[in-house]
Amino acid sequence: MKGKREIASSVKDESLIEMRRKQMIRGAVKLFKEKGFHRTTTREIAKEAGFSIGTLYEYIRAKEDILFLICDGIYDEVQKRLSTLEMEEGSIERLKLAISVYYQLIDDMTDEFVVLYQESKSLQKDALQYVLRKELEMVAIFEGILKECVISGELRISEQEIPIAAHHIVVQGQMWAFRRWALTKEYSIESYIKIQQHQLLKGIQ
Amino acid sequence: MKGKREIASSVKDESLIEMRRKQMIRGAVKLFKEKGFHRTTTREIAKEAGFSIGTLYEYIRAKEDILFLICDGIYDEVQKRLSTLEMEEGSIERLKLAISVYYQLIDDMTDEFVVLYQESKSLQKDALQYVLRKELEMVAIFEGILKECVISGELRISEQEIPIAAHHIVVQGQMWAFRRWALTKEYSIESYIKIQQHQLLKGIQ
Amino acid sequence: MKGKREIASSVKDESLIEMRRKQMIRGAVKLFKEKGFHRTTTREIAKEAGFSIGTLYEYIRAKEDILFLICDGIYDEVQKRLSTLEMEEGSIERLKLAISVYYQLIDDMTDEFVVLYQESKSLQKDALQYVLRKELEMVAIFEGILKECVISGELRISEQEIPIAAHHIVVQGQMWAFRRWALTKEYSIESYIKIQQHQLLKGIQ
Amino acid sequence: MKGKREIASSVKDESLIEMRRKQMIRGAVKLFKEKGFHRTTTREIAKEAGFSIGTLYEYIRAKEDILFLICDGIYDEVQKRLSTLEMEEGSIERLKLAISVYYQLIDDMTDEFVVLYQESKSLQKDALQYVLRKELEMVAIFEGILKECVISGELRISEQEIPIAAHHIVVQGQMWAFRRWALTKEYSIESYIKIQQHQLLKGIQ
DNA sequence: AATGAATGAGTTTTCATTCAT
DNA sequence: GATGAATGAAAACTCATTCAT
Repeated sequence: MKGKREIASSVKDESLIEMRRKQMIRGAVKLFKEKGFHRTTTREIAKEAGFSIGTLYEYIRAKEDILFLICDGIYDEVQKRLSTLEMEEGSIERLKLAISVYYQLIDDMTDEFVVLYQESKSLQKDALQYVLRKELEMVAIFEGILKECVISGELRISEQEIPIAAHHIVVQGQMWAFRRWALTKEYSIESYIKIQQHQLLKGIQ
Repeated sequence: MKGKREIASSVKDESLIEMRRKQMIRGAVKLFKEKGFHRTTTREIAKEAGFSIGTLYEYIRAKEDILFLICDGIYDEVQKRLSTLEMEEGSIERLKLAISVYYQLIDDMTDEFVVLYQESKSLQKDALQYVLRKELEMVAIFEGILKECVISGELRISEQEIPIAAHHIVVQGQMWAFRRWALTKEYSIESYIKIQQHQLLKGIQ
Repeated sequence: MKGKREIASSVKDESLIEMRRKQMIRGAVKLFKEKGFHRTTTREIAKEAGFSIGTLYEYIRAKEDILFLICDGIYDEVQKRLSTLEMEEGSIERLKLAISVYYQLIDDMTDEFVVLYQESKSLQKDALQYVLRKELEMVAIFEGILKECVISGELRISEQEIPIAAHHIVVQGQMWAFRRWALTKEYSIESYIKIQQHQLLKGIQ
Repeated sequence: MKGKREIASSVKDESLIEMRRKQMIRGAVKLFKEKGFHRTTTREIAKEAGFSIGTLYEYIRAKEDILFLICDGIYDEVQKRLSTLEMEEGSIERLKLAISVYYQLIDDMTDEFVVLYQESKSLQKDALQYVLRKELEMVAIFEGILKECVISGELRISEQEIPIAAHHIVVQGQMWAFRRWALTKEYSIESYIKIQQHQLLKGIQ
């Protein structure tokens, strides 16, 4: 909604920028997941991305920019997938679909989400605020869907309970990303989605 | 339950060790919360704790040890508070009390918990495994309480659902620690406990 | 003879590596001679070599590597100079030439030899073993030359005396390096070589 | 001959000083031999000697003093053993006895001698000069014995060759200390003394 | 005399970033 | 646009020495 926070590059060719940044994001996510932001060196990222350290710095200004690009990329994808829910507004089914789509996305981009939640605190103030704002926008999407359900009468919870319920949905998604190692012993992403839809609705219906 | 993992000190006086370590933990938690483990220097920790860098290293061997001491201290406190629930085994009231005690502890030690969940991945292999084991022991406490309720008949969920329910309780606690900045606008810890007790029980009763 | 023990460098250009390492060896030998390995800092070596501390560490991984490079360089030179003795095998003249070449080399590289014998014990296990092996190879060269003389009949000493005689030659070389300060008052390298050739041969002929 | 270089102690009781210093020398020699002067900490020396770091510093002023005490102790012993040679002055037998006594001493105090020759360069200027002077005094003892033999006519070498011959004797002693690991495979100290007496005399007779 | 906790200057090493080629 | 050698600030950690008890 708000204007994007752009990262300057000394390269002009936009499509080249996009390609190089994708390469570096892929490499960086892998490395950040394994070793964390601080233990990963820019040299390693460049190598993993397939180009030189000099080239890396043609497309970003600082190491932190890579972390920001990762976080920003996630919200782009969330926005994209949640903005096209083909289901009647105000219906419980729409809520369930949103949960399913969101959790499925987390499953597809587990590493990215883990990096987002583990490392984003390493961002400088302004980038961090941008990311927090995006996070709240994401929670707000679920608040919106919940509100519609309350208005339509399909959900009977108080106004006050909506934010916590939205946070709840988001946090249970995080849980899948973070506790996968423990949870995959018992559940697949499909069964996890089923159970969470069930329990979350029991909690608020 | 298992033997503690001890951190060597070159100082002999045990009570002095305890005191100095408490000082450094207090300072380190504050700094780690603000700037993260990697952005905090050992000199800053020493200064915050009120002694010199040399003295700091008389009580630990490596920076990582401080992080470990923080994590270990949390589990000590969890163990202590959850091991003395004066309530009939197998009762729903006991479960609610446990949740209340646990969430209250998280509220008392929010910074410590945030550091635990944000930074513990920076621990070396053996320390990390120790911390993960402790984390699982903590989840196991809630599994035990839930199981008692199932046995007594006060709770009617399947065996399979117990682990996820226990994780759920723990994760909702984490949520308070991590999302406090968003949640305190709407809830106090008391109201949060009430709502969570209610919703968690709706989910499993 | 055996494969060389390589020191990793993060610089790719081989000729640059060779040049920079030569620079740092020259500086380090001077400093190690003056103050010893431990009293010399890596910063001082970098400064003496004419580049920054960061650059130094682009060409080695640890301070110890510099010491190793010095030691290894000596054996390269020994090998080089002793492998091309143009003199009939088994002749006393060949033995005298070898002694002369070796002592002349020690005179040319006195500082390096002193560092080798004074500081090599500071090497880690594997580097130390490599250096000891090289040292023994060097003694073995003289044993070989002596053996030829015994076979040809120009030398009449027992098999058992060969190792001690070879050590003897090497040690008298060390003596020139270590006791130069006392010996140069009385002898030049040329007169030292003459006297030693004479005495060593008297001892074994 | 010259006045001793005294090391100040804040303790008054002379016999206590002597005892404590013996303890610390014994411990330090062991540690210096194993790890070198710089890699050995004063704490380790104190521990090995059986008292605290505080006590250590009651008997010396600086770490270096311990090294000096070791070196000085060796020369005391050399002086003691070589000043009472009961043999006719000017006889070859006296020279052989001196060599035997000296090499036997090196065998008795191998570790001390190795430390002397390996580490004495770590002494500060004035202590180093004192040690070098003592070393020359020791060489001078052999020069004296050689000179007597020349005067008595039992040895027929030029005046000029005397210093090198004396150095030679000393250096062959060092060789036993340093190359023991290689030499003990072939020789005992007794056979080494025999062979050296023989070869050294062949060299100068 | 003995102890050992406290100190902080000094050391090695790393790594983000720059810039000449 | 791409490269990679050069840089130096900054960080963790050590250890000789002191001094209050």
